Amino acid sequence: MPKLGMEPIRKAALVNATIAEIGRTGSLDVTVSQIARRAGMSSALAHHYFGGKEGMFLAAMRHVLTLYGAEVRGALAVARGPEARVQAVVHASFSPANFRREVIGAWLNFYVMAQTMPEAARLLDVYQRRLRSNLRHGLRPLVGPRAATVAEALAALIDGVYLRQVLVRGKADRAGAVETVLGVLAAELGRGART
Amino acid sequence: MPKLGMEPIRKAALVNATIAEIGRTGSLDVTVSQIARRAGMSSALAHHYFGGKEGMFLAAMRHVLTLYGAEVRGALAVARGPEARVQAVVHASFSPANFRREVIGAWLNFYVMAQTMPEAARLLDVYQRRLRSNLRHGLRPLVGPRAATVAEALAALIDGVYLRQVLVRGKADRAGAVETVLGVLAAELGRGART
DNA sequence: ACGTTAATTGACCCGTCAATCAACAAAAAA
DNA sequence: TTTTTTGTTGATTGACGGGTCAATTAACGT
Repeated sequence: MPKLGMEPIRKAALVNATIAEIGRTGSLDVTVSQIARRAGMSSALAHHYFGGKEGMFLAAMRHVLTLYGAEVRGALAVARGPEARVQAVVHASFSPANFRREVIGAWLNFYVMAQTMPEAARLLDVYQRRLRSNLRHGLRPLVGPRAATVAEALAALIDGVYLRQVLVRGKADRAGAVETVLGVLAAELGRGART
Repeated sequence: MPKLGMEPIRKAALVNATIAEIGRTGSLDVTVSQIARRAGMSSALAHHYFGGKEGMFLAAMRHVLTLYGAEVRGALAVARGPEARVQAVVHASFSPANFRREVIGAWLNFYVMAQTMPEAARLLDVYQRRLRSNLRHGLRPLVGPRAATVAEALAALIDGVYLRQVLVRGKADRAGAVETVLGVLAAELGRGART
């Protein structure tokens, strides 16, 4: 029963289903049919809208990156002062939306994609650049010329803490993640961190 | 022309070929035939020795982990004093052997495996535990009760820096990696880090 | 010599999957 | 009403990949 104006709805459904399936299986070893079935349509329609599996993967990646970007911008908008800006980035990175098992699994596989799909590599590169840039801006007034170095370290730390959650069974540990990163931040700011 | 005592040689060749192929394609999307061809034998023989693809992946993972473990032990053996111990772990983690593109790609995919293969998850867990434990022992005399927390952070940072190399085109940046981690260590030790 | 065992492979089976296509349904336009 | 555009799918195809097996070759022990 074809309704009109289905394209955006179907595309959105497919993108969500793609993320969900990648998260569920923990790998890129998902079939177009699985994704399409979860999104409530035939695999042929998925091909129709995205031209192929790769297109679906990239769309899913763009979507996750867009959500993350929005979350960061939102957090930065209400941050008062440089230190609050850095903390805002950290909190956004580990926000409930980005810290679901599905999404973590998806991220991991984006890195895998980046090894073979140039467009995926480009997208990840944009993410990393933005992350470092955001951190630098907050850090400059705090640590001056060391801002670039510290931003580099914090960015890597965020990714590392994120990666670590892959192995955690059950709910991922948001509070612990934030604490770890902020602990390093505190040390870099020259004050001793709390236990 | 069957020679005797081929088993260990063939197994070793297959393990190396597995790592090489995973590194080359950047994904687990490698066929048994590809691996076997690179190792100079038929795919049937690969199945004969490892029982299947999964067995080959796990063997490759064990091998990488073993090499890494040996490297760490070696570095620790000659380390004088607590701080040197921590630095030894860092240097070993980013040693030339572990920092080749192939191996980095392999590591990334081990995390992917861990999401579906319990044995892979177990192996990675052992690695992470050992890494944290080694760091803690070196850190205890330096930061006392904060050793556990700092070890956690350094371990995550090491993994994050490692992950980051996935996107670097060309040779991975060993010196920069070490510097980033040691910079954070210096900050945690309460001295200001160098630029 | 001779049977036993390790090494080794080509051919094959069975399943799967991405992609295509022809065809149909419904709404919009003419 | 006819035509066009958009939405939709079942069926099909062509390729490929993991795993199995029967059969072959050579070394070894006796």
